[in-house]
Amino acid sequence: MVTLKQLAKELNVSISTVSKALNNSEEIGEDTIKRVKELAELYNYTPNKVALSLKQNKTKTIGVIIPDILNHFLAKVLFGIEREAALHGYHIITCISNESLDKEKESLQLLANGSVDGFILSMAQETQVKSEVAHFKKTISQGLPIVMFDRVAHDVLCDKVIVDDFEAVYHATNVLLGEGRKNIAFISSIDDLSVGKLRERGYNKAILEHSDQLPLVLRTPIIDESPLRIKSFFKNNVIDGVISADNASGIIAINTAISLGLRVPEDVSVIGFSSKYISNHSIPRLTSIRQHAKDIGINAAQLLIKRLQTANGLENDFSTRIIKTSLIKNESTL
Amino acid sequence: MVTLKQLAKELNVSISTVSKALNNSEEIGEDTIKRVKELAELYNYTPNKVALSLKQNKTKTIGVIIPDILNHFLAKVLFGIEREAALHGYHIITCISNESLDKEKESLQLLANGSVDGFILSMAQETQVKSEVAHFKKTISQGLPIVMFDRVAHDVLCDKVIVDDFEAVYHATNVLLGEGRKNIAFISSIDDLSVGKLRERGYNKAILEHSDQLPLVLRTPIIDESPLRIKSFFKNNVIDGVISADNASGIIAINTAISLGLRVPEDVSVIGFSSKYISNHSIPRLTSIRQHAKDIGINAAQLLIKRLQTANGLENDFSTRIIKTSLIKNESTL
DNA sequence: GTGAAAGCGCTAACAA
DNA sequence: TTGTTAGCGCTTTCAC
Repeated sequence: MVTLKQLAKELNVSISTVSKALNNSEEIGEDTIKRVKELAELYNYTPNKVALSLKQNKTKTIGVIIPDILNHFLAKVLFGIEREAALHGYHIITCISNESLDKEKESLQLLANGSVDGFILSMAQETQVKSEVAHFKKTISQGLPIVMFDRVAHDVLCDKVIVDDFEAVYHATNVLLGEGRKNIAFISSIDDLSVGKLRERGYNKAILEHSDQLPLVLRTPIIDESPLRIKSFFKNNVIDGVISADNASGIIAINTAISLGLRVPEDVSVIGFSSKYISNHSIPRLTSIRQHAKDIGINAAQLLIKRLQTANGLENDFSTRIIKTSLIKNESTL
Repeated sequence: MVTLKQLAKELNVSISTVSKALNNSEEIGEDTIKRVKELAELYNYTPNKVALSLKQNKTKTIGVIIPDILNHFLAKVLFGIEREAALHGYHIITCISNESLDKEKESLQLLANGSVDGFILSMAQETQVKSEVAHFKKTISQGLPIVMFDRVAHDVLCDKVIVDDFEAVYHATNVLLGEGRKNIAFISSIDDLSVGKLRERGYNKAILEHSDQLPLVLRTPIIDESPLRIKSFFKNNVIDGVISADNASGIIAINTAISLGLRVPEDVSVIGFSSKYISNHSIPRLTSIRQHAKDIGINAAQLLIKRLQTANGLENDFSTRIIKTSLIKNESTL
């Protein structure tokens, strides 16, 4: 990389002159500016980012900590974050906590050494189960703002972007009830997450309020065994409707039902949380609750960047944005 | 953040003493070291990463540029990269080219300003179609090493990690032929990518060598329309075997076949490229070619880190690692 | 209109 | 054993 020093030497001027010239300072003569710029162009000069960061005490970099990059929802949020960040000249450093509290803590600490200006994150499963939030508070108290999305800690003061999980499932369940379904099951692989709990509550509320059946819930933690578990669940229960709380179970439920000779949606309706991409993995295509993952990412990035660029004044003014889901009607419901 | 300066002041010693003490220098007295470390601990001191980077002229950060984060394969490679990088104390800055040449160029240039020590990347579709490689060569000539994976440019001198695409499909096709299949189709949504071409060639070779049928290929660029395209493809052709070149088509092919009343695998066998995760999205589960995406990421990271940490000597010694695929037999083949 | 110098936080050669 | 100093690349204040 070419430096100001080298340009200065070659031009027989001082470093500061070169710097000012490149920044179009009023102080510098027109022809000097021209000469400097030409040489800079020739040598493909770009200011050294690290030096700038040190000088200005900000890196224009956002630390993103997500529990699982293979989760399509989280990947899509990341996509949104990257996009919005790039738009504002920010880069993102990505760390994957792998659902582990320790890895999350470590990433947070490692990046809090001047590498980033702030964080966007979704809590690891272990963190949520253990309700540990001290590391978040510490980071914030060090002056590094955090924006949490999806899996958030309600007792940490920071900006948040969440989804109307409760409402979404409450509504979806009512849709199935409106179809005349009498035995609606709820399948979840994420019952230990905040969002999983909210979704289950939405289901329960709808069932208790508007039907005579009892709640019928299958919690199947490991996605690998899901197909088998779901199969026996179908065999052991009379089911004419399914609400699935996660990305994959909806698809698996449809395929399982079909393989058992049930017709979808005639015999059983299925609604899941899923993206357009995943919805295509079943025939009939899964009617699904879209979380607008990209928008979640965009909003999270907006909140953080806004906070980073506002001198002060936001100190004790934290916002929580709720991204409304949409129920996309495909062929797995009547 | 606490700085050495502040610690030094509080301890009434010089900055360099503090620095040396924290680095366990032999020069410093034991009790001084102890005093310094205690205060550092108390204040939670961590050396400023940016200052270190500037001083040492390396950032311990890897730039990763991938075409699409929503592609499960690429996400998994990223996962592997992050893991291996973290293991060696490296962070990763992720940029998404969105299959665009311009975005790829821009990311490369933006990060080549001292932000990263090197790159790991997979070429954007547009870049492959236009065969543009000047930006890669320029980056390398600036002293920033590149490791390419999966979609690589054969005329760029750098380390590479690829998959035995040709062999994998050649073998898979022969497996179907060995089942006695007489009308094997090849479905691809990535016919313009280097890997897509290799896969198609593997199919062609097997068909031409070991069967009497003609190659039967469906190229369907947009994944959104795939289900419909595949449906009419099935209707308009006699097909008893399918090889799919990408992540999603295999699943869609199975579901389509079933919805048309065909039995899988009795009437039609299907083999696709896919991960364990995606294979679960059909019943019967997709027999699939595993690319070991995580290993690709790990290998790419290893190659780059090795190059970064080897003073010199590797200059003109570039390696290409081929990660062997495995054919995982599930229920969509006999 | 141009240059010298300080300083961001750190390390390391050299002095004391 | 400890301190002084220079320097990584840059911006910016203050002299000239």
